[in-house]
Amino acid sequence: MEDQARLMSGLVGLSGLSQGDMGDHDALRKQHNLGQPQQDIGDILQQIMAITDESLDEAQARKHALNCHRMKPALFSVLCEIKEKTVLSIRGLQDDDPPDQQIMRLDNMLLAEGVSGPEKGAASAAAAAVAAAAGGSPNEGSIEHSDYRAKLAQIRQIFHSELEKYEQACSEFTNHVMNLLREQSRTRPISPKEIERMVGIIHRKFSSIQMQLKQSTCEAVMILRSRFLDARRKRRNFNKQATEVLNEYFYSHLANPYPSEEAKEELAKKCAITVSQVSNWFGNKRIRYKKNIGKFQEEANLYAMKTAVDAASVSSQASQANSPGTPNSGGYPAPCYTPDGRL
DNA sequence: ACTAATGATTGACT
DNA sequence: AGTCAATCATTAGT
Repeated sequence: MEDQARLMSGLVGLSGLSQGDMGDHDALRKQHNLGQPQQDIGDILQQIMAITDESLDEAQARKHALNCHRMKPALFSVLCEIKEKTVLSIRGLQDDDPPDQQIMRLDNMLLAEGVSGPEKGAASAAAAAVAAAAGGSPNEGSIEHSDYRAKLAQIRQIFHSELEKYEQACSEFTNHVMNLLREQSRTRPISPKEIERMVGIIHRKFSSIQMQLKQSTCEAVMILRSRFLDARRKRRNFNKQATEVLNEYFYSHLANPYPSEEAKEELAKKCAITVSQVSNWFGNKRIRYKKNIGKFQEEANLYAMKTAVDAASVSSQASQANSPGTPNSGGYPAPCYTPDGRL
C-alpha cells in the first residue's frame, strides 16, 4: 500500500496532472518531502503542457516565469541530452563528407588556370605557358594573347563575384538560422552543440553549391583554353637562321639525328624556340627525310658542305687532329637509313 | 586558287 | 618518355 502511494505521488510529480483530481497536493508534498525535485519538474512540465491552452499574453508571462525557474537549466540540459542520444546521433552518423576530394581537384585546377589565387601572377604565368606552347617569338601573337587574358579575366571576375555572393548569402543564412535556433533554445531543447552542427550542415550545403560554380567555371576555362589552343595552329614558320641551325645539326648528325635533351636545349636557345618545338622539328624532319631522301639530297649536300668547310677551318686552325665532336667528320654524310626504314 | 612546305597534334608503339 | 606515322591547319610560293 505504501508503495502504491509513493508511486502515485511519483506519477503526480512527473505528469503533473491536475492538482484537483489527485486530492490535496500540499498534503502530498508534506508527506513526501524527499520527493521535492520531482515535484518541481512536475510543476514545470505541467505548466508547459498547460501553456497551449492559455492566451498569448498569459503564455508569454508563463514562458518568462518558466525561463526563470530554478530547475529550468537542469531540465533543459536533460532534454538536450536525450535528444542528442536519439535523433542527432542517428543523423550525425549519416552525413560524413566524401565529396571533399572533388572540391580539392577543382580548387587546384582553378588555381593552376589562374582563376582563383593571386591576381596577376598566376594568370600571366598560365598565359605565358600557353604562349610558350604556341611557339613563335614572345611578341608575336600578343593580340590573341591579350584576348585570351581578357576572357580569362572575365571568367575570373564572374567567378569571384559569384563566390562572394555565395559566401555572403551563406553567412547571412547561417546567422539567421543561428539566431533563430538561439531564440528557440529558450523554448525548445536546442544545445549549442546542435546549433554548431546545424551551421556545419548549412556550410556543407553551400559549399556543394560553390562546387557547382567551380565546376562550371572550370568548364568555361577549358572551353576558352581549347579554343585558344586551336589558335595555336596559327603557326609562324621559324626564321631562316633557326631553320639553318636545325638543319645544320640534322645533317651533321645524319647517322643518328636524335639530339639529346641537352642538345635540344642548346638548339632551342640558339633558335629562340622551345625544346618541344625542337623535338617537333626533328620528328618532322626525320620522317620527311626518310620518306623522300632524294628530295632532300640537295639540301643534305649543301649542309654537309657547310659542316665540312667549318670542320676544315677548325682543323686548319688547330693545325691537325680530327675533332671527336663531329661524328660525320671528313665526309659527305650519306643517307644512313636502311631499306626497311630504320637508321 | 592551287599546291608544296611546314609546324603542331594525336594515337600507337616500344 | 621518346619516337613514328598520319593528319591537320596554316603559310608561302606560283
